[in-house]
Amino acid sequence: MNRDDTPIERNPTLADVARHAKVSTATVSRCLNSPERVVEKTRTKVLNSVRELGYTPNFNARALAAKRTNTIGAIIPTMENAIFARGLQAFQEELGRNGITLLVASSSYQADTEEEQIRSLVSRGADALFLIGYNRDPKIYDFLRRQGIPAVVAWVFDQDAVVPTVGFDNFTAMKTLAEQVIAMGHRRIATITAAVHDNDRASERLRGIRAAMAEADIPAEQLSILETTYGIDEGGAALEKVLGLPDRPTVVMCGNDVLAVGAIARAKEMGLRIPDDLSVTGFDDIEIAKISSPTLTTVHVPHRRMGKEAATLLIDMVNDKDTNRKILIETSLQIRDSLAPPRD
Amino acid sequence: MNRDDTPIERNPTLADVARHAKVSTATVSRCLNSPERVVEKTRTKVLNSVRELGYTPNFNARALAAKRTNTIGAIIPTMENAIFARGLQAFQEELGRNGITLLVASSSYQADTEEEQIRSLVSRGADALFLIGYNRDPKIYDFLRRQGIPAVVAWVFDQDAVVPTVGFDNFTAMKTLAEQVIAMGHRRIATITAAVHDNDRASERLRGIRAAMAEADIPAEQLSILETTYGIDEGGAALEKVLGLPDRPTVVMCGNDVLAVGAIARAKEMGLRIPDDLSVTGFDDIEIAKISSPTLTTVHVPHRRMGKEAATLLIDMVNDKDTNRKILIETSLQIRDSLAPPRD
DNA sequence: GACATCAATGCAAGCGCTTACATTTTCGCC
DNA sequence: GGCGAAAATGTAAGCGCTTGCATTGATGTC
Repeated sequence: MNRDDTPIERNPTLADVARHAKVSTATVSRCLNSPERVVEKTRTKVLNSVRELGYTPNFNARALAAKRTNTIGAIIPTMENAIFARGLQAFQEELGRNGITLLVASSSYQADTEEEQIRSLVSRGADALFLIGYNRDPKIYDFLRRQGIPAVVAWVFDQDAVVPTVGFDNFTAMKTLAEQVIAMGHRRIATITAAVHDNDRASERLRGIRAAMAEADIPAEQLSILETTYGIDEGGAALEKVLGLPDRPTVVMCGNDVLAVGAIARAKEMGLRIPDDLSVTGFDDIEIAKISSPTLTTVHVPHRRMGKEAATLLIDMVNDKDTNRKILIETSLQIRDSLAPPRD
Repeated sequence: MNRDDTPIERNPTLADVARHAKVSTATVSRCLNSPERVVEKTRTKVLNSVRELGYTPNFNARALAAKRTNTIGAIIPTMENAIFARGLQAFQEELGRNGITLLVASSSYQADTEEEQIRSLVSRGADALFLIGYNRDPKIYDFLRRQGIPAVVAWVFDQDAVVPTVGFDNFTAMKTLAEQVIAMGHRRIATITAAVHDNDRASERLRGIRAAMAEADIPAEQLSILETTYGIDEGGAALEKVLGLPDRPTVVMCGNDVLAVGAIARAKEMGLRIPDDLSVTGFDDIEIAKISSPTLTTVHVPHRRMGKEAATLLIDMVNDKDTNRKILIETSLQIRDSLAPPRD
């Protein structure tokens, strides 16, 4: 008896239901998992017992016996970034439509944490895995292959990857934006980016800027790179550093919209007019891009579509179909008010 | 053999490790779970075998046998709302420090989905549950009590709840803000809120506005209520409706910052000056409140602290300590530029 | 050296479910 | 009504782990 006199009831088990319905446990199990294999009359009898006893199957026992969990695991770098949340939400919705449960873990951008979580999800019986970014220890892909666990990588597109990828071409997307920036006359460029190391999205985007500059014969030294962590305030802080640079850049290309909006806000606080005194660009095209004043020039990424496509693909893989598709998600430029030709 | 000639290796089991280290499975298990109970020499031998075979315990088998999973489940209304994400992140960090894993599910604000997920998390063996908002079918609290699963409710503070709550007083917080609004001279008020039904945070906030109005002898008809879903665009759409109202309100009090920022943006698009032509307030004080122009008057809520406190409390409960604490998180007014006296 | 004591380890019974295989029931057909 | 095939149900062996209890081994005491 616990404090308030209600005994903590033991959870009813399959055996309890079987006893109550006067059938074998096998029949109860079949009623739940392949109802068509048991005759109508028995089925209703069993389901009544299930209801009456308030039976819920023990997931762990089921997973142990069946070696299938109808669960897919996802590991995202952080939950605090709306971008991942949105893609993941779409991913989950699609899974839900197929009766699959999503297990989410967040790695805080730590490679070793991520590896731990991959093992943890596998040991929890995830049937498949959803990962962000391709760049990780090859041992991990080996491990997954040996375990027979399908995995999909999103947010990047890589024709040569050893697992299917569903994503966009970070390099080309950013390069296209950079070309636009350069075409407007900018020569001194700063970029505020997430740490490039271990982050293929960030490093590809940076490479895109460099490539555009090289093609326009702008010396590489004209590019200032500021690494920072994710956040509005972090974008602001990085912007202050930009302003302190000798030979101040005329444009700041940010690795994502959040950094960009933070940069714009701080610049305005410091008395600069955007885009007259300084142009700013983002990446992702989330809602605040339109809210920001001035509105933000950025690269539009269809995150929800990406999440949904990844789900479809992964479900197919679990069912053994069509196992090495790669899906390219198209991005597009969103030219808005935060970008203009340099004044000087 | 699969496609590339690598056999899909069976995962090594406890028994494999035991065989390899020439000890019993019990010893291996103890090495992993209570290392102090096995002598140094054996322990290193076993751990070497573990490493050599690349053994990872099967979580489901462990849960089945041990009836404890070191896992806590959380159900949030949506992942797309940064507010929940942030509180949850702090919650998770605290759990992580205590070696506990977090399982997250999102209910899309659907009561029945939530109930399903509660059962699912319990059947997965969650040792405890973290929930948002107190208002739900009492049967659920019964169910949890009978199962002996501790639960904590966050985002609300309720002295009389049957489970511990960690949160703030939504009613008083909004009432205080409304008093401020009224003190500035506003009489015709509109509120843009999430659907009030089944959502105690939203309904308490609404009640706060009503109470402040009543105390100031403003007739209840002076309050226009617009329900909408979460999102910047949704806030904008709701604002358009506000402007269409006969006897247009002089202030729009929004249920959260996201709606507020959306409303401000749309209002500006439509040629209104904020706060001269219309005042707007929010709730939560997330980063965009400071970014918005004009900056947003809102209620500051320390989400991270709330998440952390909830984690601490829940961990104590799992360990049987101090089982019915309620924790009040203090909020504070953030008066910024989007609120001013009405012009007319 | 025998013996008691306690630490270290092993044995084996489950945990709650699924499923291959065995058995029983049902049903169509002659 | 009896037969055989097919459908329905039952039997029981695990799935991989933990843990109470039994056994063995080490240590100290007289």
